[in-house]
Amino acid sequence: MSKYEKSCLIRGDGGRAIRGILDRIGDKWSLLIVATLDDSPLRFSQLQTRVTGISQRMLTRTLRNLERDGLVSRTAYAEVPPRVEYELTATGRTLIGPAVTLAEWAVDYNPEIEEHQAAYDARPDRPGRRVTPRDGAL
Amino acid sequence: MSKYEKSCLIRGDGGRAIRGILDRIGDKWSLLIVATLDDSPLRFSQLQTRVTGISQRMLTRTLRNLERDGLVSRTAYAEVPPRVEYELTATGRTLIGPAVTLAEWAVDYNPEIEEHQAAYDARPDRPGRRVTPRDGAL
DNA sequence: CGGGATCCAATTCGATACTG
DNA sequence: CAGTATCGAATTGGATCCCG
Repeated sequence: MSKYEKSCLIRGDGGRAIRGILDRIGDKWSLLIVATLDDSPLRFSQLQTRVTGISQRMLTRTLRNLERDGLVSRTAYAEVPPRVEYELTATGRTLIGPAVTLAEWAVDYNPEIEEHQAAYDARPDRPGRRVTPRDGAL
Repeated sequence: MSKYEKSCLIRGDGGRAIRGILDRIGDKWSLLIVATLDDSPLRFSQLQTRVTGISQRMLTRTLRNLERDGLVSRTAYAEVPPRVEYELTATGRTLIGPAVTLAEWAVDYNPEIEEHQAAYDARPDRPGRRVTPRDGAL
């Protein structure tokens, strides 16, 4: 694949492809949930235990979105107490590959990037520097 | 790589790796800019032309973040009128691979996912359905 | 030309309380 | 147990004006 072809693939129709996937899994929890479900199907409460720090509301909302996308299936058993199991669909499992690629990149380059950030923040002449902190500068 | 190893890679230290990269490039414009710069170095105004729909402010902000991360380099030439060129760094170029993988997945599965969304939205018994629209349901 | 400053709208997320 | 309802805080993105 040529460099130009790559760029076109990513930028696609005004970036629709990438935009779509990021709208889908670019949020705080989706990818984490997908990765967690890759081990095995889990119940709601098990998910909440394993995905550290997620609130009940965000777990529900994120699962709904993933279900709507067809990446996760939801099975409710008519029992008392109620039991609901979440599982990756076939499509959902195809996402693991790209996610792993991304995670490997993150693991490989995060140290370097964090160093660069620290160096950048220490520059006294960096653009937009001011006395009072702003937006996401610090 | 085993399924468990993959999951651990993604979920890492409570998902720090994935969280980090998504904080970095999970926003609306970063990946688009990186892909655009993969073709060739570009000036600010050229970028704004090529990255459809981006505002001046967001282009500036996103470029600053990418620069801070060490993914993009900024070179200002002391000319009149001023000229500033942005270019992918070596580290920035390493991001193209994972980004392409993700974009390929998006291209492959977006149709299927959009179909599933439509079917899900048409279900009269979908969870959380109500008379008045809410949050991001529609 | 390449931004910075400011203001505003929309969205995201979390905490809390309540329910079948 | 597995959610839903509601609120408010924080973040994100866009429009506009201004400046060297």
